[in-house]
Amino acid sequence: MTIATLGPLIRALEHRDVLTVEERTLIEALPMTVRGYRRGDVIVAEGSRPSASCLVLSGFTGRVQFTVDGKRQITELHMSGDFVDLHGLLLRVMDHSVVALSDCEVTFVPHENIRQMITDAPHLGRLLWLSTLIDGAIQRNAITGMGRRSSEAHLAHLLCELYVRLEAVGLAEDGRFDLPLTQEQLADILGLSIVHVNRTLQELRRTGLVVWQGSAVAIIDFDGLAELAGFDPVYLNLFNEPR
Amino acid sequence: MTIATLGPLIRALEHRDVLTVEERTLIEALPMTVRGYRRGDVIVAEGSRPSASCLVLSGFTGRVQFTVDGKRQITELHMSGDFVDLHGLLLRVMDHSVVALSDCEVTFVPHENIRQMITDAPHLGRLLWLSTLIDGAIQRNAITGMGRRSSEAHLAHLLCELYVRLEAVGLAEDGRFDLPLTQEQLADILGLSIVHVNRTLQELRRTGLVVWQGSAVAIIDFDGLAELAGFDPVYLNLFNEPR
DNA sequence: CGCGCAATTGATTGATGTCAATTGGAGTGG
DNA sequence: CCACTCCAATTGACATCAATCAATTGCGCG
Repeated sequence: MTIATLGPLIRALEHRDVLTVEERTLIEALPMTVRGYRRGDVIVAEGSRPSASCLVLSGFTGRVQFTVDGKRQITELHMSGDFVDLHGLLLRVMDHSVVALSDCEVTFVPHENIRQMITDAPHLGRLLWLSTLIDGAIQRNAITGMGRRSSEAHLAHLLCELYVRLEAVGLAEDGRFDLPLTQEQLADILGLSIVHVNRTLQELRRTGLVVWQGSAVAIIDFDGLAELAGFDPVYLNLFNEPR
Repeated sequence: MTIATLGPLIRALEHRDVLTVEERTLIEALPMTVRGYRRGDVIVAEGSRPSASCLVLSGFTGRVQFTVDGKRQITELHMSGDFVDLHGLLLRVMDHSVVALSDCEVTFVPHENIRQMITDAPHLGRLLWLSTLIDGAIQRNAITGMGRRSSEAHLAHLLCELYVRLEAVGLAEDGRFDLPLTQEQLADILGLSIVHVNRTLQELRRTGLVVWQGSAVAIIDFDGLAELAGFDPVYLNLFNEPR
């Protein structure tokens, strides 16, 4: 096993802005507690009051909400480098759970250290704020996908987004990436039934734009898929700019 | 016409935390440019790079996205006291438009002044960050509503949320408030067709939980409506706590 | 009075959910 | 190596929800 570091976070932030040496040092000095989770484990529970924020090192996590009648909705996916639970820092009471969608590694950073860091380096504070704003942008696109896109376009949009995000952190290349999600989890992401996800997946395969076997996804024609999805990556803010 | 002030913002922040006299003074010193809009006007355009953030003083605004085939989705509603477009401060390029859903008054605060203020008072910076996190929580609930709630429960949930938010800023009382939205706008919020919104509305009226004529909404039995909706107001963070 | 927009209605089509099997593959114990 | 089990993927039949199309009604306003 490799030694876990906050490298994924630094890399994620450097996609959006330039970090000074001092800023990188401050991040690297953050105390970490690394923990491994198995698919299905609850990492942060709805209703809890976390005193540390968690960041994904490997694998996939999801924000999960339940309705009173027990239906599950996954409102957002997170991957390596994503500071999933900055919310707890200010929101205090979790309005949703964070769950392991695959086996994954997560690291916790105490709130007090984050507070200290953003006091010492307000620019880093703005970048953390930015990352929660991007969460919001991702969620807006999910809303539009559920409300106004066909199930096929919605699924295609999700694939485009995941590819661009994974490529940015070095987990996708040449259209290929690993997506260890069951169709049940996809259904809870897209707001569809399992059966319908299965059929939508088959339709998408039939277009020839995507090859998907097991957890191995290969986007054959990204531009074609993006056109089908109406995907415009601007909202992911993957451009370097002073913030 | 009354003289516009940033009172609604101060009130909104004070629902979540205590402000010092100095902090209130800093807010009151912010330069404002007030503008009126008519229903349908675009306040901030998708793709633009705003140099000022806008805050709603009266009326309703919405975040709007369009799909490639011209369908419209409203991803979030805003009302008096909501700092709608803090996003532009860090996101730079707008990923959505902000539109007047009713006639409304909006004030603009230049980014440079906001930056200066949160440098002088980091606590205020955290509270603005908080307000964008609450936007995220609202959007998560919208996702769950679209994906996993019945159309009736989804509509009921929206009403509960609007009531609680409006009551917090003094625009609702005894279950009654003014909601000047057309059924077409409601459809674009809920991700449904106009016809289906109309029928869902009728069902909801038939339960007797709500009376709704024109823009006058009266919630007869809030608890009953909240139960139907599966509504839990925690996510709105309307509790005072050091942040 | 008549225009225009929003609300409402009815009929129909299409999309999606539900129910119930069946298939396929990976791991496990004999 | 062969059952056997478990879980995920897939399929078919059917029911239900929601969209679409096309009028019609109702209301505020010039």
